Amino acid sequence: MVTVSTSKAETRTYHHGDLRSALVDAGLKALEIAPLEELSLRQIARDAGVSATAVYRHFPDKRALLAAMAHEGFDRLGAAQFNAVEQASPPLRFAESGRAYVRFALANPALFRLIFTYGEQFEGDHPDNLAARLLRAQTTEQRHGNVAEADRLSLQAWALVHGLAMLMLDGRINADDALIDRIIDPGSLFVVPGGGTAPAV
Amino acid sequence: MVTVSTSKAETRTYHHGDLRSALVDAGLKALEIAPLEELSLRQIARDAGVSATAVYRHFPDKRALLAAMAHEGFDRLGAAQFNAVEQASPPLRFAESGRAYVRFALANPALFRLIFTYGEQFEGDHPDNLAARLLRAQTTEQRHGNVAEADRLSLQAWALVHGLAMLMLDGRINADDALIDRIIDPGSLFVVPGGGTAPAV
DNA sequence: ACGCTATGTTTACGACATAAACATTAAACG
DNA sequence: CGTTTAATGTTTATGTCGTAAACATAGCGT
Repeated sequence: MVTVSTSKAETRTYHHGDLRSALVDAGLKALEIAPLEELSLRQIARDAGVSATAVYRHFPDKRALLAAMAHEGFDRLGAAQFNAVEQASPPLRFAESGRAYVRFALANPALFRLIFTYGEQFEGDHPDNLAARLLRAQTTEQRHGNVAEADRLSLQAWALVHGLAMLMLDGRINADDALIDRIIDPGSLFVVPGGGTAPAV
Repeated sequence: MVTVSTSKAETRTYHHGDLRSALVDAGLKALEIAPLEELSLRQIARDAGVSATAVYRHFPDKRALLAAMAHEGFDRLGAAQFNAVEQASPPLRFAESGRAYVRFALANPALFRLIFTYGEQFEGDHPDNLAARLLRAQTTEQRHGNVAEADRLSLQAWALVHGLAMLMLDGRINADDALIDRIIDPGSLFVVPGGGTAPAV
């Protein structure tokens, strides 16, 4: 039987070239339209045009593939936050970073869940992306070097936006843009007793 | 063949009596030692001493069984919060309710996740348990009837504790009791610009 | 007493994750 | 260059899963 190769110059090699990233890409693409629990290793392999067991040449099991996808997702989330921080002027950076966080979650629900379900655990110290590190540094400075307080503020802010994102994803509160703004309100949150909003970095 | 019944008076009837709650109970018990994704309908049925397909006489599918379990879990969470609110004196009720929320999540990780993954969606209005309603009413009063502001405070508080619980469950921040207290700190959160902590209900 | 309907069981099917054995090809080494 | 070898694919097989369909039993209203 004559193998009719595709007309394109892309020589259909037995070996794939970079199956590992192809699988991660296929998985991330699938996550855009399907929830996490509907992702099957077999489907991802099919999408990548490869047999199911080929996956095991690159990942010890399904979990590891999901972890690789989560890693990539974490990077994308970090990039979204960094962009938001970069584009905002100092007094609004904290709030903008939070808004970017929640918006990313709403735009990529399944991926956002995956990041926190299968992402690497960062025990001990909390994990950071660039934006978070930047914000904490600026907050520390604004708090006259009170690191403990800046740390607390960072965690409180993280918990707030993470909870907001999760509750919206789970349909507990309306995924409404105006509501996001009302919850992440620099004027109402973290106000120092002396007057003036706190993390005005 | 002679059916050797168990010596106990519990006559092994063909019909179960209350299989529905037995299944929910078995599922909840299983969730105490295994994560959600390891829960199989077949295992739950086995634990209840019944064939797998018997489940379908009481639930249309696995999802519905999980939803019933989530409902029961939601009630337990609400009860835990209510107890905390009841036992705390007014100025600390808000914070104690939050602490109870996070403690419940840490004590029942799989159940807590289930509640928010498979629980009923409450679109439009946010869902409440008794404790939340009570707190919001008191906050409204303390804010001289400013309902919008009380609502915002309630949502902010919910997002904060929910995010804290989730991040701890996912191993992003240490599930440490002292840390919970530091994050849920009435003295640092929601402070009104005029002075004095805000939701001091 | 009898039959209807509740609620169970057995059997069957296709999808899944993964293990084991086998096939192909790219790269290392002569 | 040609040969060996390790990397990277495929095929086949196993046991578990959710669920549909057909069948069995028993409790209840008449």
